Amino acid sequence: MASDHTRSAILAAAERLYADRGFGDVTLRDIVAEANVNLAAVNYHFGSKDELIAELFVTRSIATNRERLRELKAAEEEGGGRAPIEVILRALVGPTLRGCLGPENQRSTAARFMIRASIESVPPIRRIKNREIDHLRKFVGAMRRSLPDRSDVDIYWGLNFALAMAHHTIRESERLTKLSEGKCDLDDVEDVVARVVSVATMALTAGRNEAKAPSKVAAR
Amino acid sequence: MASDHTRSAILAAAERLYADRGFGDVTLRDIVAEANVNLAAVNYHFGSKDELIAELFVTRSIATNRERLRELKAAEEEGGGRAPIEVILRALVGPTLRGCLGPENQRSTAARFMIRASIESVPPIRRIKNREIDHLRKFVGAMRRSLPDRSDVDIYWGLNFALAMAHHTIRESERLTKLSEGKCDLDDVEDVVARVVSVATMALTAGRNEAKAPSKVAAR
DNA sequence: GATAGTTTCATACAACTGTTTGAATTGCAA
DNA sequence: TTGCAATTCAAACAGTTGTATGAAACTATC
Repeated sequence: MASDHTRSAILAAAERLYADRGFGDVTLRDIVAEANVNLAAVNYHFGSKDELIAELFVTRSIATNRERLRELKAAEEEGGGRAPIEVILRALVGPTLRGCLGPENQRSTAARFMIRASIESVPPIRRIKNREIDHLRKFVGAMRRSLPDRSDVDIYWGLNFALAMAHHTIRESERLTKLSEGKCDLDDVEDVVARVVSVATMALTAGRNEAKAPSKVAAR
Repeated sequence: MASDHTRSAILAAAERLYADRGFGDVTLRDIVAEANVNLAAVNYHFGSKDELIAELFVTRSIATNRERLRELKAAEEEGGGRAPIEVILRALVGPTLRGCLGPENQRSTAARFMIRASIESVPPIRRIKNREIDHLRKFVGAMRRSLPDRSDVDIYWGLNFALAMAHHTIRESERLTKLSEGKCDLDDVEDVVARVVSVATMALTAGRNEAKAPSKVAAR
């Protein structure tokens, strides 16, 4: 393998720069300077700039997805094939939130990179996210088994809202801190996870009146 | 005023192109070609490309915010200074959802532009969004008056989750449609509004046990 | 120690970007 | 009409970008 020193130096430098300054204004020349390698090395090792970004993002999101599925599988095995909905939701949003939130000063490069990725959404990353549907279907299956009386539509909406709360909280964590003047503690990740799971659980288990015809409840 | 034909032609062309192809790959030359005006006209009338984008976004978001406040004010007046939380939330997320969702074939350029803006989040737009906090504070105030027993923290989280569900549903509407194989009808905007409002209301009114220490409920 | 394959390097390329310039044109007021 | 300001225009500018090239340096195998 001839020591992939150059390759991994590029990956590390790129992740660091993207995490710090976003995808918008980091050029290949910035990356190779940070990594102390030659400009042509990026195209030699990765083919193109987009493929470098894709590799960075794939690596991180595979790790998150693996953790998600590990938690999901453990929960379903413990429940004999049927896990409580709270635990399923926790497996869905927990790894993502834990990977991105937490005390800022001790936030890893990977975490800050993933926050950027969720904010800026550059083409190569969007392409990868679009392939994530099969992964989500596994959670749909588990949710169906957990709530056999719920309609598919309600399941999908519940999943959508759970992801919404998790991702939006990550994306807009700064704004929430500012709006709440620090009263919302985003460093207490487990509290954030609990809040998201709690609300998503309510969304999925509330009386069928509200869920099937919510306009009855929420309309003026 | 010397007929601002050129100015508005640029605005219209830019909004159309951004709506169709995103901010990433639309150049000033694309815009002036579409508008049939000279390249220098953009800088003459707007100062810079970023200021053009900012003007487009400001125009649209002022319209949304005005509608939001109109609904909020009407609700509070009808309730003698205290509006039901469902109605406040409806005023918060309704205009945004109505402005972006709905049958695709009859979706306005403005709607598609705002979807792009919520997906790509380019610097000039992000700068404007950051000034939106004062606007949100008005909703925080109304929510406090509506739920005087709720802690500020719970109010902020409720607001955050309501916006999360609305914006994420807009951003990822395509993915939700694909995941649910069309079972989630995103063209039925009022149903989407009702669902978001319903869940956000639950988040804000659920027993204080769950809200203040949700881990009691959602933890394993 | 010659050879073949891999990796590094300096450099050039080609294209595109937003912006500026200064002259030409237009529209309006005196 | 004349004069003046606002607007339009073609052209160039200055800089940056990702990528390609072909020679040099290195590494491991025989």
